[in-house]
Amino acid sequence: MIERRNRSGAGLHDPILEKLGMEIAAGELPAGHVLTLDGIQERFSVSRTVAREAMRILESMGLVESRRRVGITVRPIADWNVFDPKVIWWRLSGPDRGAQLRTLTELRIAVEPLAAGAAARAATAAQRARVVELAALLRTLGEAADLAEFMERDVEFHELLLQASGNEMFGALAEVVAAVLRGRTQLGLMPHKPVPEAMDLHDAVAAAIAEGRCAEAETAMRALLVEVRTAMLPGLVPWSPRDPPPWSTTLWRLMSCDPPLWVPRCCARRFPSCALPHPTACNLL
Amino acid sequence: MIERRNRSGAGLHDPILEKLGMEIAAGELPAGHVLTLDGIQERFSVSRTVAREAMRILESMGLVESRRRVGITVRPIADWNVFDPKVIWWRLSGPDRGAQLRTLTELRIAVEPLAAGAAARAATAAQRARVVELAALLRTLGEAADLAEFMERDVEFHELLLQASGNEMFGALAEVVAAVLRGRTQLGLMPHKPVPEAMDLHDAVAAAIAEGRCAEAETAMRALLVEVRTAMLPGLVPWSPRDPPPWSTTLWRLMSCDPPLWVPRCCARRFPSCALPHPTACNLL
DNA sequence: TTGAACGGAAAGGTAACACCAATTGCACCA
DNA sequence: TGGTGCAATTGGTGTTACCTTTCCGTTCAA
Repeated sequence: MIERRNRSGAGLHDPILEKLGMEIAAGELPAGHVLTLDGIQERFSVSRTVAREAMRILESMGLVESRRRVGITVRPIADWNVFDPKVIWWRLSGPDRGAQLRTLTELRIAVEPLAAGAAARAATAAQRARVVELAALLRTLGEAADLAEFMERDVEFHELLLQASGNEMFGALAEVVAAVLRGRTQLGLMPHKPVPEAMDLHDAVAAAIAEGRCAEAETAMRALLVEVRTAMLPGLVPWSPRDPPPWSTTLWRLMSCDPPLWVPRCCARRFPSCALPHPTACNLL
Repeated sequence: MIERRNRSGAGLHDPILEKLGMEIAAGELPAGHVLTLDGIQERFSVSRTVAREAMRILESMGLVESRRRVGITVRPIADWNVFDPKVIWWRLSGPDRGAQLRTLTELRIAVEPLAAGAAARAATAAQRARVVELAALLRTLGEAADLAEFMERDVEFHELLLQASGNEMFGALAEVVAAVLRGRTQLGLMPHKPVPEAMDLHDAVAAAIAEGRCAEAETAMRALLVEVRTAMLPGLVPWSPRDPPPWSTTLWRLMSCDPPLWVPRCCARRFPSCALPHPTACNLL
C-alpha cells in the first residue's frame, strides 16, 4: 500500500520539499541564503505553482521566509519548528543527526516519567488491564530469553503508556520511542537475557498505573530510564560524524545501522524509492 | 515591525488557513469531514491557487489529507502535528483550550528539570554567569517585593535555562513557559512577596548550573516545579468550558483572562486585526 | 549629505486549461 | 442474487500566461 502511493499519489512538490528540506537541515543552504522561485522552477523542472506550494510548506515549518522583491530566505535554526516530524527526519538524515538523536532521547527521558504518572490517573480500565498483562508477559518472555517477542511487548508497553497519558503531545512521541527500543534489540544491544531489575521495574510501573498511584508510577519509570541516561550522559559534547562519538557504543550503533530502523510516517511513502540523497546517512535511531 | 506585515505582507492564504485551522481544532469540522477546493474558493472568494496553498499547509500539519476524486478530508487528532505552534495556538483558542493548557503545562514540568541538568553541562560561561546573577537579582527583588521586575527576571531565568540546555527542542518551549510565568504575575496570582523557599531553590539551581553539577540542578528545578504540579494535579479530569473547572483557580484564571496574555509569534502578525473568531476565547495561558 | 523619486526584480494572485486517478454506478454474466 | 468489469463523472494535480504589488537599489536634486 505504501509503494502505490510512492509512484502515483506522491505529488510533484514532495520531492522538491524533501530535497530542499534536507539541504537546509544539513546546513548546505545556510541561514540567510536566498532562493528564488525561478531558480527552483528551473532546478527541479516544475511549474511555478508547484515551486510555490513547496515553499509555502517550508515556510510553515519556519525553515524559510518569503518576501517580495527579495526572494526566499533561509531562516536560522532558532526559528524552525523543531518538533515537526519532517524536520526531525531531515535533521536525523543529515550531518547533525547526532545532535538530533541526543535531543530526542533527552526529550524521551524527560517525558516518559510524567507520562507514566499521567497514565496512572487517566488510563482507561482496558489500558490498565493491558499494562499489567504486558508487564507479566515481559517477565515470562524475559525469563525465557525470547528477545524478539520481549522487544515487541516492551515497545507496546511504552507506546501504551505514552498514549494512555491522555496527553496527545506525549502520545505523539510514541513513534520515536518505539523506534529507539526496536533499534536497540534489532542490533543486539540488549542484554541476552533482560536483567531482573528491569522486569521488576516494569512490574512496579504497571502495578502503580493499574492502581492509580501516580507518584509511584513516575518514580518507577524514572528508575527504568536510568540506563538510558547513563548511556547518554557522556554524549553531550558536540561532535561530527567524522569524529568518533564520545558516548556509548549503544547509541552510536543505533545511529549508524543500515538499513534504517525507522522512517517517520510522513516520509514513509517515498522512502523505498531509494531517492534519498544520503542513503547511508538515513539510518538513525 | 509586526504591524507592517499585518496589513501588507500577510498574504491571502493566511486568513483562510487560520479560519479552517481553528474550525478543525475546535471540532466544528470533525474528522472525516470532506472539503473541496471549489468550496473553499467560493467560501473565501479566492483563486484556486490560494486555496490550494492553504490546503497544502494544513496537510503538512496533518490536519487534512487531500485525495483525488475524494476531496480534502479532515484527519483525526491523532494524526495532527500537535507540537506545531499554529496548532497549539488554534487549540488554545478553541473549546478544548483547557486540555491543551494542561498538556502544555505537563510538558513544561517534564522538560524543565532535564533542561536545567543539561544546562549545567552545556551552558556557556556567559550563560552560567548570567544565571547566577539572575538568581541573586531574584532574591533582592523578591525581598523588596518588586513583583513586576521579579517576574521579568524570573521569565528570563527560565528562558535562559531552556535555551542554555543545548537542546533546541527544549529551547523551542521557552516562549510558552515565559507566557505562563508572565500570566501568573500579571493576574496577581503570585504571592505578594515570593516565598523564601522559591528564592532558595532558584539559587540552588543557579549554583548547580554554574558549577556544572547536573544532578543537583535537575533536582532543584524539580523542587521548584512542585507548586505548579500541585496546582495542576487536580485538573486531570476532562472538562468542558461549560463545567466549572475542577482545578485550582490559578490556572482557571490564567485561561480566561482578557486580553490574551500571549500570542505565538506565528500568529502575532494578524492578531491585532481583531479578526479572530473567538475573541473572548483567545486568552489562554 | 540627505532624501525623495523611479525603475525593475521577484513574489503574490487570477484565470483557463489539459490531465489523471479514483469512485461510482450500471450493465452483463454466472 | 451477486460478483465482475467497463465507462462516466468528479475533483485534485500540474502547466501556462498574465497582471498586480511590494520594496530594494539607484539616481538625481536640494
